[in-house]
Amino acid sequence: MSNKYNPAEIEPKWQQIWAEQQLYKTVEDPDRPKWYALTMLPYPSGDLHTGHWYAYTPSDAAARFRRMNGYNVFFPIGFDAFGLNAENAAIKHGIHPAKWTYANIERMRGQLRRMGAMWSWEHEAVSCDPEYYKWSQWFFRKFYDAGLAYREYAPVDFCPTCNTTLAREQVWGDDRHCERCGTPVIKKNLEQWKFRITKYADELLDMLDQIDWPERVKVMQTNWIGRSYGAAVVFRTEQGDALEIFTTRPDTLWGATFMVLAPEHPLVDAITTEEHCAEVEAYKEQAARLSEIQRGAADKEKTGVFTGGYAINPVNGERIPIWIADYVMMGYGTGAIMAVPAHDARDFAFAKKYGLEIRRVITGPDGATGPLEEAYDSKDTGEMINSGPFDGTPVAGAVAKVTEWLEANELGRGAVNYRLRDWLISRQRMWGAPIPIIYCPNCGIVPVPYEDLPVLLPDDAEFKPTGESPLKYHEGFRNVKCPECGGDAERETDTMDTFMCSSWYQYAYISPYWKKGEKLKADDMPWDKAAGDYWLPVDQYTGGIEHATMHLLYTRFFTKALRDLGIVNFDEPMLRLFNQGMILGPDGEKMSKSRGNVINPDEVVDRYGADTVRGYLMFIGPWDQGGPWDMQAIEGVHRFLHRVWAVVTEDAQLEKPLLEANRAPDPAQERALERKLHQAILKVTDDIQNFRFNTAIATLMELNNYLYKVRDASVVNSATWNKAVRDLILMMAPIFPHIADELWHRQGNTSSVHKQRWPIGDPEKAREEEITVVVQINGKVRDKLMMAPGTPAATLESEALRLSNVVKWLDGRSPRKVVVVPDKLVNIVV
RNA sequence: GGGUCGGUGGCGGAAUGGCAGACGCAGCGGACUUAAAAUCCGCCGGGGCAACCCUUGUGGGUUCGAAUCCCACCCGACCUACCA
Repeated sequence: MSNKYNPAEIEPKWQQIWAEQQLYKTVEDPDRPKWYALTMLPYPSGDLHTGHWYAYTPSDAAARFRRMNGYNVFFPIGFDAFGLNAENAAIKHGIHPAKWTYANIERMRGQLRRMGAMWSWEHEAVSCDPEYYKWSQWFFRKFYDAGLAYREYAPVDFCPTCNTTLAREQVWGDDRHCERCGTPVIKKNLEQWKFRITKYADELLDMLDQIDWPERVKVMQTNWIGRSYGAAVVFRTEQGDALEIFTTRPDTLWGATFMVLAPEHPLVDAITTEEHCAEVEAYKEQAARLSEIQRGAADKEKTGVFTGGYAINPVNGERIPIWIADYVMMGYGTGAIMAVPAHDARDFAFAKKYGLEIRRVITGPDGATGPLEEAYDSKDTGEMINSGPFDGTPVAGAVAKVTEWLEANELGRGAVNYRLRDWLISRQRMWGAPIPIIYCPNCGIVPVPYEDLPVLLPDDAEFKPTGESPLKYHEGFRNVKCPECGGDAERETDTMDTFMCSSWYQYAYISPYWKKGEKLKADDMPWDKAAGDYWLPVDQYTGGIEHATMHLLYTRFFTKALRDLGIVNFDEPMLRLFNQGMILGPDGEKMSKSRGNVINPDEVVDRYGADTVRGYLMFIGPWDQGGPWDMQAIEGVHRFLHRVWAVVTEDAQLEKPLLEANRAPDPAQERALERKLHQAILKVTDDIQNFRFNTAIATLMELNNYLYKVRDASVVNSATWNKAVRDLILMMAPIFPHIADELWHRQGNTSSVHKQRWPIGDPEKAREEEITVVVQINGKVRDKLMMAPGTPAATLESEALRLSNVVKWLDGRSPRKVVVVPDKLVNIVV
C-alpha cells in the first residue's frame, strides 16, 4: 500500500468496491424517511463536459449527505435519448440513430462512473428504449382519451434547419430563434397535435406558492403564463359582425377612437372596402413576410393601414375606424384591440403618426383635462371624464365598476386572458416516440389501441440529406390497417416532442421499463405502485435554469394531468428545486469549441483525480452562481487533499502510545481542539444542507490547518485528536467520497465510510470560553476586552471604561451614551 | 420598456446590522535541497517611521454603529417584451 496520496490508484479501486458491494442499491424501507434526490438527466451527446460535472457532483454530495443523516436516498440517473443530434449523425454517417445513441450512452456511462457518484444504476432509464416510449405513448393515449391531446390546424412555428415545428416555449429571444439550433423560426399553417396545458394555467400559477423553488423560476413561469384580468367587450362592424376584444382597461372604453386588428385577423377581408383593398392586401403581404424574418424590435416605428371599415363602440354607439397594424398580434387575446390613444402608449404613438383622434377620458393627477403629451396610463390616480354615466368616478376601482356595468347591460363580461399557449408536441422527425394515431379514410382519427403499444420505430429507416423524416417515406411504417374497420389506413408519421419523454422520467426511474414485454391496458399503472407511493414526489430537484419555461413547466403540467387521471395523488412533481449556475471557461466566457476555452474533465481527472475535480467545482463559489474555471486554483483543493492525507496517515503510522511519556496532556489544548471540531461540524452541516459547498470546504480546510497547528502538541493520539480526525474524514465523505473511504479504512475501519452516520455538532462544546468584546468610541474600534460569554452588560461597560486606551481617547470627556451588546461590543458615544 | 440577480484586495470569494477581506489562488520572505520541483513555516487591501488615517460601484438617508436596511443614480449578467 502506497503511503502517498495517489487518486489514480484509489479512485478506481473504490468505485469497483462500491459497485461490487452494491453500496448504492436502493430498496424501499418504511422505517427510514425517504429522500428522492433527482438531477436533470443528460442528453447522450457522446461526451461528458465540465457542465455535467458542475451539475452532478454537488447534487451527489448533497444526496450523500442526506444518506449519512439517516435518510433512505433514491438518486437515479438515465438518458434523455431521443433527439435530433442522433438523426443528424445518421444522415451524416449513415448509421441508425439507435446505434449512435447507444454507443454514446455506453461511453457516457463510463464517464459518469468516474465521478464516483452514488447513482442507483439499477434504476437507469433510457427514453429511446421501446419499453420506455411504450409508456410515453400510453400517456399520450390517456391524454387523448381525457381530451387533453387534440389536433388543430393553425399557424405554428417551424424551424427550417431542424425541419420541424416547435412549441412556443422552444422559440427564444428577440429574433424568435429555435432553442436548439439558433435559427430564426418561420410561420407555417399546419395540422398539429397539442396538449391542453392551458387548462391548467391557473393551477400552474397558483400552486407556485406551494413549492420551494427559486424565485426567479417562479417569476419566469408567472410571466410565461401571463395571466391578466380585464374584460371581453363585443364591438360590431358596420356589417354587423361581432368583433370581440380583450382589454385590461374597460374603464377607458369611452376613449376608444379607433380599432386595430392583426393583419391575419379573419374579419379583415370582410370589412375592407374596395377603395382600400389594394393597400390592405399589400400591408398583409408585407406583415406576413416580415413575420417570417422577424417583426423586429419593440421600439420599431409603428405601421398600419386603414381598412375603410368602421365599428360601433357598444358603450356610446360611436362609429370608429378600423385599422390593421402588425403591433397587434393574432396569437394574443382575440387579435383585435380597441385603441385608446390617450391612455395607452402604443395606441398614442400610432394615433400621433396617423393623425387619429386622441380623447382624454381620465384626468391627470392634478385634475388636468387638457391635451396630452404622452399616454397617461395610471390605474390609481385621476377620475373618469367624457365617459357618460361614469363621469366623476375615481379611476381606482373603476375597472370593476365598469365591468359590472358591461355585464348588466350585456355589452361584455369580466375576462381573464393568458399568454400561455397549448403545448405543440408534433415533431416532423424520426428519432422520437411515434404519436400513436392512425388516420382512416372511413373512421377518421383512430388512436392506436392500448394493447398494440408500442408503435415501434423501424430499424431500417432511410435517412435522406433533405432533412425530412424517414418515417414519412417508410411504407412499412406508414401503411397500416385501421384498428376499427380493418381497412387500409395510414399512421401518423410525426413523433412527440422529446420534452414529453422527460416530463415523466422521474416516475420511470421508480420501475424502469415496467411491465416489460407485456401488453398494456387503459387502466394500467405505469410503475410499481407501492414503490411509487414510497418514493414520490421528488424531494429535491437540481438542474439548470434554462429549463424554467420548458421542461419545468411541462413536467408540472404532466403531473397535474396524471393526478386528474388518478395515477398520482399529489399536485406537484418536485417539492424543492435548486438551479446551479454555469461553469465558464478560464476566459470568463461560455465554454465552446469555437472559442477554444473548453476544459475537458477527463483530462483534469487524469491529472488530479475525481475528488479534486469534485471539490474544486464546489469550492469556486456559490453553486447557483457558477463562474470561470481557474487553471491554478484547482491546485489549492488538490493540495488540501494531500495535506489531509498526510496528517491522517502520518498519525496512523506513528503507532505511539496514546501520549508520549514525557509529555503531560494539556487540557486547554484538547479543549481548544474539541471546540474547533464542533464549530466545524455545526458549520459544515448547515452549509451542505443549504448547498453552500464552498464555505463547507473552507471550513474543512480550516479544521485541517488547525490539526497541523496542534499536531506537535501533546493532544496527538489522544481521544480528542482521534475524534477530530475521524469526524474530518466523515465530513469529507460527501464531497470527496474516494479519499474519505480510503482514509477511513486506513484508520482501521472495515465498513464503508458511506454507511456511517454524520457527526453531530454539540453547541455546548462549540462554545467559546472567552469572547473578544470590541470596545468602540463613536463607532470606531479602540480596544478589546476578553470576557467570559454571558458577562452582564453593566460589567462590560465598567470594564470598558477602565481600559487605558479608552481613558486616553475620552480625554476627560464623559460618555453621552454607552451601547452594550452582550458578547459582542461596547460602543461609547461622546 | 418591464422583471430578476449582482458590483467587496491582483484574482475566485467570505462576512446579511456589531473587529471587512474567512478559505483558496497568485505574489513576497524563510527552512529543506548541489539545484529545481514538491513540501513545511511566515507575510500578504492602500497610505504612513509611528500613533493613526483611508477602503465594500457613486451620491444621499436611517442608526450609537451600514458591505449588509431605505432612496436616487451608474455599471454588468440573465430573463422577457408592441401582451392590449
